Amino acid sequence: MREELQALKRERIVAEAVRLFYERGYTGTTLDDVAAALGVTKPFIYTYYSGKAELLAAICQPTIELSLLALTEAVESPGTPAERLRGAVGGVTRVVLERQAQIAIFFREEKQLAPDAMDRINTLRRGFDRRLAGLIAEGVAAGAFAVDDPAVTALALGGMISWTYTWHRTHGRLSVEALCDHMADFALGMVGARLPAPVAVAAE
Amino acid sequence: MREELQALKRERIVAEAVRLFYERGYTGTTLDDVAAALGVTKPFIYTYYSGKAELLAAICQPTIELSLLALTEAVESPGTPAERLRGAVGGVTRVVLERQAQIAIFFREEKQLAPDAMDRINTLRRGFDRRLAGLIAEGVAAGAFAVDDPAVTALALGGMISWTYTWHRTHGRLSVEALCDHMADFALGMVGARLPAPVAVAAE
DNA sequence: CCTACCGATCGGTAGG
DNA sequence: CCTACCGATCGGTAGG
Repeated sequence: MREELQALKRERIVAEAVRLFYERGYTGTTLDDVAAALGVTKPFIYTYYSGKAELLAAICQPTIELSLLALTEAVESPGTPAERLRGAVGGVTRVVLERQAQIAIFFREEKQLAPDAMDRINTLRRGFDRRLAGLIAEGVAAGAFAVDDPAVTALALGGMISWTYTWHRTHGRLSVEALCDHMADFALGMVGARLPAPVAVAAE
Repeated sequence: MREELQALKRERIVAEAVRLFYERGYTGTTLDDVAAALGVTKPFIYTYYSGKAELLAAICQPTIELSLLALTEAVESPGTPAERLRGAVGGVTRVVLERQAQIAIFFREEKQLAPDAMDRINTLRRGFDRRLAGLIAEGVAAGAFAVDDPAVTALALGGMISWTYTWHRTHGRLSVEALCDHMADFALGMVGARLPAPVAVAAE
């Protein structure tokens, strides 16, 4: 019970920090602002986080972990390379769009993270790039994709996906699912596997 | 002569600010830092710029203008849609890589710009997206490209290009020209015009 | 082009 | 005695 309350309070603090850091930037937001938005005072935050930088890490790290998780699940699922790439790109795009504010904060405020938090996150990111490059290389080996350089392709693809946080509007004309689909189409085009049937059933 | 000196001093101030803002972030850099790096004191900077935010705008705006210029030149040059798309993607990627620090500063510190500077730059960016979407739509109309939504394709493509500032290393294994070429290949794949001969000479 | 200085505001912590 | 929190204020630094 006490632990549940603690966890709830930590979540509420992070949620309010996300909102304010996203709107005003990290240095443009004071811990007093975050506390005021919660109806408490600043020392309350210090009971749950050691400082402003730890709050930033608590916003960024779980979000990067989710992206890597979405990628890993798709890469390790059964299917052809094209099917798994489609699943991977759609899944990661979905995480980026669901956590748009957290992603924006991470890319904008990367430099403000403590060195150890930065190191942990950079390890996750390298794992992301390696796994995506691995899937692409697998498709090339299977003759399903045609790319010169799987590592560069993975970086370009990762950029295309990440960047959606800058322009997708939640209430715009394009739904999250429609955009995930578009991104998957683009990815298949990039690797030279243009639009195979998502479920490739051989004729009866 | 006096004007040349003034222009030189303004350039030196901006160059040093680029270096420091890139390394330490905008709020992490003081105007005293910039002045010290130049071997002068802070009031010197105020002789040439009205404040820290104007210095930031002087870094960002010309760089976004260069990107738009590179795109416009390629779009308006002669050639097939595929040739012009190749030129556009290569040209814009080249600007991004040549101005890596300025691009990084812009995307990280966007929120710190004065509203009017932000407005001017946003107008340029909308022009960029519109022109790129226009070229893609032209290719679709000519039957050279196959995409559902030229506007979304332009945004995805723009993201893939912009993002290179985060991962390209000037002294890494991939030269600027090689990367520009890769990006152009990816772009043609995305629009469903996979790898046409760059110079399409009909057989003699 | 500098020395000298301001108004304000910040992140973090004391005592109770 | 503790945990959880508040009112007040600290040292240090920012832009100008």
